[in-house]
Parts: sequence; C-alpha cells; structure tokens
Amino acid sequence: MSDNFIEEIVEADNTSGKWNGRVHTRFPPEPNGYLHVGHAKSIVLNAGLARKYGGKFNLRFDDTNPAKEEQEYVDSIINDVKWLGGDFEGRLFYASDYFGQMYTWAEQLIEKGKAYVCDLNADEMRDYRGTLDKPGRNSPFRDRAPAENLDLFRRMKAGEFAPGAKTLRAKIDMGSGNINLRDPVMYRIIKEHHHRQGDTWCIYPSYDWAHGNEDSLEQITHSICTLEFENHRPLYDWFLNELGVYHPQQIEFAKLQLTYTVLSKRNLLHLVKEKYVRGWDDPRMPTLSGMRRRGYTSEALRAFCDEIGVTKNESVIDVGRLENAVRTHLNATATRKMAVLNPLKVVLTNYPEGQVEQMEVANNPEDPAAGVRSVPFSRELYIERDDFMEEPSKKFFRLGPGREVRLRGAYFVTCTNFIKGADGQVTELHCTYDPASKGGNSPDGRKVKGTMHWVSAPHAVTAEVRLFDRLFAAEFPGKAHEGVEMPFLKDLNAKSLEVVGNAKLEPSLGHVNPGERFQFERLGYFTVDLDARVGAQVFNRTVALKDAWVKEQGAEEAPAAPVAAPKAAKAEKKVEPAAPPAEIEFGDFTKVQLKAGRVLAAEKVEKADKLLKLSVDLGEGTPRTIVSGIAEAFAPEQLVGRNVVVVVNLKPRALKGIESRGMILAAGSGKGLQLINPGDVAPGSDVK
RNA sequence: UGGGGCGUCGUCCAAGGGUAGGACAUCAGACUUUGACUCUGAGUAUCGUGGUUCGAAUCCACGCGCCCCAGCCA
Repeated sequence: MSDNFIEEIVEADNTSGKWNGRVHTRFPPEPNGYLHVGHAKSIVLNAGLARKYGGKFNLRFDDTNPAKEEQEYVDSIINDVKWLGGDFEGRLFYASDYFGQMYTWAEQLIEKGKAYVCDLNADEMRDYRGTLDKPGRNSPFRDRAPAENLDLFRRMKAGEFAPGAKTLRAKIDMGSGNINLRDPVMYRIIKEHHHRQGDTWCIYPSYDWAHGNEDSLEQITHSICTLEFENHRPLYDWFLNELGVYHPQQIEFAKLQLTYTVLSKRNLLHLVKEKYVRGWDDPRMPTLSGMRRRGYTSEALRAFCDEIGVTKNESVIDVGRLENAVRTHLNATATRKMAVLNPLKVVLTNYPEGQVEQMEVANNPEDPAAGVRSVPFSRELYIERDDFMEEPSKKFFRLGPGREVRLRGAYFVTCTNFIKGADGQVTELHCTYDPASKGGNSPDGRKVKGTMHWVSAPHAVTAEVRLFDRLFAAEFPGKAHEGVEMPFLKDLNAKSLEVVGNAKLEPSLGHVNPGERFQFERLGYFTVDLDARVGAQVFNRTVALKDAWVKEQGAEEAPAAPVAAPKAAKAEKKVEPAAPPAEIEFGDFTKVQLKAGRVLAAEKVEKADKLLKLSVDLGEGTPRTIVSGIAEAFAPEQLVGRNVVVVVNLKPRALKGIESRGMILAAGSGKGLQLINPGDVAPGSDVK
C-alpha cells in the first residue's frame, strides 16, 4: 500500500521494472547550517522509502560552494541524521569528491558544442538574460569554437582568471520561457578554501550542473527534492541527456512549513549570529539539535513526519501537531516525577514532627513494567502556588480553606488555615492529614476531586528549570511586517524563555544526567539540560501537558450574561446598527465565529457620521481593520484598549472604500449603544 | 514571451466515475490517585460557472485564487 504519491511512483516503477526493482534515495544537504525539522521531513521520507522497499539511502554533502560551507556543519549534520534514524549504512559522500569526474564531463559538453566560456560579468549576464516575460539575448561569446572554449576553460581551472571574470555556460536556449534554460552557468571562479578540497580547485560547479551528476554517479533512482526545484527539472534532464549517462528521476514535494516557526537556514543563521538565541542548539530553535536539547525524541519526530504526509500542496502544519507527537511518545515512555515550580509551603499540623515516611509512587501509570519508587514524605511540604486559592470557585478542584484534596501517592489533606505576608501574599498553608488515607485512598470511600503533586520540604532538591514558549508570537512570523528587513524578528516572542531558579524537586531528581527525560506530574515533560552539573541541576521543559483547567479559567473569567446568550439572539439583535448585515440563512447562525479582540487604534471615517475605523488585535499577528457604525455612541479614544467581541468569519467588505474584515458585536442603537464585552481575555480567544 | 506548480472540514491528509473518510484542533460527555492519558458523541469541507454522465471531488471547457522562477546560492 502506498502512503503518498511518491510511493505510488516507486511502486509503479517496481512493477514496470524501470530500475530493475532497485530503490536508491539520498539526502543531499549543503553544509552551510544546522539541520531543522524541515530537513527531518526529507530525511524520514528518503530513508523511509529505502527501508520500506528494501533499497538504499545515501547521505551526501552538496558542498559545491566553499564560500558558505564549514566542517562544523558537516559534523552536526552527520550527527543529526544518525540521531533521526536515517540509516545511510556508511554511504557518506561528498559532491566535492566528484569534482574530477564533473570536470571531465564538462569538457565533453564543450567538445560537443553544448557549453561555452562566457566573459560577461554578472550585471551584463543579468541584462542579457531578459526578464520573466521578455526573452533573453545570446551572449556575444556564445559562438566561440569548441577549441577556444576548451583552452579558456582549462585556463579557468588553472587559476589564470579573476573570480567573476569568466563562467562556463550551457548552450541551451536564451529564448526559453523557463529562465533556468537561458544558458545557465555550469562553473564559476571562486578562490576560497574548500573544507575538504583545500585550494585544489578555483572553479566550482553550480547546483544545476552538479546535482544530476552526483545523483547519476551514485546510481540514485528517485531524486527527491522540494517544489522550488520543479523549474529546474528540465535542466536536470537536459544535462544528463546530453551526457548520455545514467539518469535518475527527479520528483518534487512540498517542503514542511510550521505555524509560529521560521524554517529557513538564512533566517536561522541570523538568529544565531545576532544572538537572539543562545546557539544553533538553543532549545527554542526548530533545529534538530535544538529540539533534541529541548527533549524531543527522534521517535516523535519520525511519527510526526509520517502523520503529516507528503504531497505537492504547500501546506502549513499547525505546530501543535508536532507538540502533540512529542507528548504522545513521552506519555508512553517518560518516568513520572514530582516537582514544584512555584513553591508554597504547607505544614501538616497533625503530622508528627521529625517523622519521615517513604511513599510508593508509580513510575509510569502507562507502563506498569516501569515499577515504583519511594518518595519521602514529612510534616513540611511544598505544593504548587497555583494549587491554592483563597477564595476558590466551584470549579476549582484544588486546595482552599476547608477543602480536602489528595496528595498524590500520600494522604488526603484538608486546609485549615493560611498565613499571609505583609504584602498580602499567602506564605504558608496549614493542613491536617488523614492518617487512614495513606497511599491516597480513604477507607471510608470518600472522594476528592483534586489530586496534587508535592515535595517534602526538607528533602527537596532545588534546581533551575527553563520554561520555553514558542520563539515567535505570530502564527506566520514576519507576515505582518513585509517590506522591512528580516521581518520575522518583529514577531519574536519576548516571553519565549522563563527561568525558574527555585524549583523544588523530589530527591531522586538530584542525580540524573543530561538527556534523561521525565514527566513532572501535572506540569509537562522535562529533560536534563546540557548545562546541568551535579548539585546544580538544570531542566528544560520539553512541552507542557494539555491543560483543560486553563481553558476553564478562560471561560470563567468572561462575563456570563452577554456571551452566554443564545447564538440566534446575538445574530438577531446585537448586530452593527449602522450597517445591518445582509440577510443570512437560519442555518448560518451557527456558523458565526466569535473571538475576543482588543482595540489598538480607532479613528473617524471621513464623510461618514456613524463609522469608525478600528484596528483590532485578534491574536492573529496582524491587527484587522474593522469599520464599525458606532461613532454616535463612542469617541475613538474611548475605544482604544477596550476588549470587544468580533465576528471573525465574515466576508471582508468595503465601507467608504475601507476594507472591513469582521464586525464588532454591540447591542442597542444610537447613543445608547453598548459594546459586548468578552471580559479580560487574550485577543484571539474564542467566545461562545 | 512568459514558464512551472497547487486548490477537499479551522489545519493536514484520503477517496482516481458510485454513501466525501481519517488525524489534529474545537465543543459536549464518560473515566481518572496527573484537570494528563483513554473512551464516547457532535459540528464543519470538494475554489467558481458551465458541460459530459443514470451518477462528477474525480472527466472536459472557461474563469478565479495562491505559490515558485529573472544568483556566478542551493
């Protein structure tokens, strides 16, 4: 069974005998940066094809440009490919090892009259190339005799000419609609030190010339690359045909794109060079080394790549899918531990002073074979500050005055008192425990809603915990800032790293090693960072657990009355008065999508008494422009900073020539108009 | 003188003339010694308009939208 269109091609080829049943793929990175999750898709695809069809998979460095390539990158790439499980079985190749063969082939094309040495400089060549809709002109050097070309080319190789002075070009068609066919450059003069060849060469093959040659020499069957090379396929084919050599098939697929993520080596390099992150392996980076340091597993990455599929559609994958794949694997494999990030001291007033009990706790409820461990329990504990509320709401299942909860694997405890510091902050809780509930069950069958994690205060290990959030705050980084240089930098998330210096951990976490992964119960998955030392542990949060309570809180904070009104009523009454919507079908009521927004700016619309032009943040990165007929009731300055409810899925429409994308919900009319308030929620929150 | 590619739930991916299906997300519920996991249920999609056909996401025509290409980068 084929899983995607490429496998269909492979299976058809196997059926027809096109490659005699062989399947041979490759991953051909240029060593000019670290590998990222987009490369993972390609590696998993190529290596997976080889594995599935009993074929082979090569790792090959496409090192044809000494100006950009470094040994450091080669080393990291080899390491990352292996980590991901790309099994090249020792078939590690370098394009630079084929430079001799490629040179010989180039001379053949020259002798055939299919390539020529051109003296045009870069500017002139651009001029001669024409434009997208204008054909190019032949170079004045196009008709040099093969013998002259051969002589010139040999002298290029011998280093007689300055960089940029001459190129070797394929003689194809300056009139082609495909610009790649307008006599592309095969060799350019570069006088730089090559990471493997040293100063042996001063002419270097261009991608188009080199790549097919490399594939051919390695007897690749299916040469898989990304969509932007589709325009280059005619060239790939042309070179191999002219040479009359073994000719693999190039197949293109859509590269991976992720929301909230930047995946281009150029931009990632910028983040590293300008120190926006701590390095290529910063845990916030989408690099394989960054994700590994953060605690992502290669199994999760492979599962993710398998799940998202392979097509030619340029799709953007919700980064939540990646996080989900990580959670799924870690849930099944990670040892559970208890850790308190934001400690609040609890004293069990009826627990004997000085007593310590060892409580047995499961290492992984998902995997009974993981066994149990002992965790010390004593009179003074730490719990998570968030797990106590002075005035808890009904839906809060955790501790509050008079409330009883279970301490995981230990006892039921009831809060009897709390102590506040001078600043009004709660500093300590007094609780009583029920000795009969040891292990976490009460003999009388009484139930508690909440189970909480805890750490014995005198036994706790203090450690640093690094909480990572997405590096970018916008779904499509940079999209809202087109035109500026490096626009994605504008969307950097200022809160992408939070360092907790005073986390209290169960004692077993005091002696763990970098790379080990755990679930801190109720918090998320964590791994020991490379910076960790004995006595100074450092943990990275890989990914948080899903948290229904966070959502619940969001719902609670919103005022109930207006938003809880039936949707039909909203659609009937609370519409924008100045511009009533077109009649919609009854069934359309349920299609209305409401989100909370914050007004960033407001101004009057010229020649319109009732209209205001608003800029509303809906958590989408780019604020939306919404024209609303509420000028009679509100002055522009009254609106800035206010939270509003916006119908977000309306077709954009033009009001007084301004495109309005969405509608503000309001009730009443004229000066008595009231805006519907979504409460104090983040822009972009769903309103139901 | 332009050339090449792509359009299916909110997001990804299936269905290749025969009941538009799955995953993620969302919502509702069950379970729970992790508000996790697991389980159950719900809603939402074939870019448009014509045509061919008993029957079209699929074939045809004409539109529309988006992406890539004018490096001596890959």
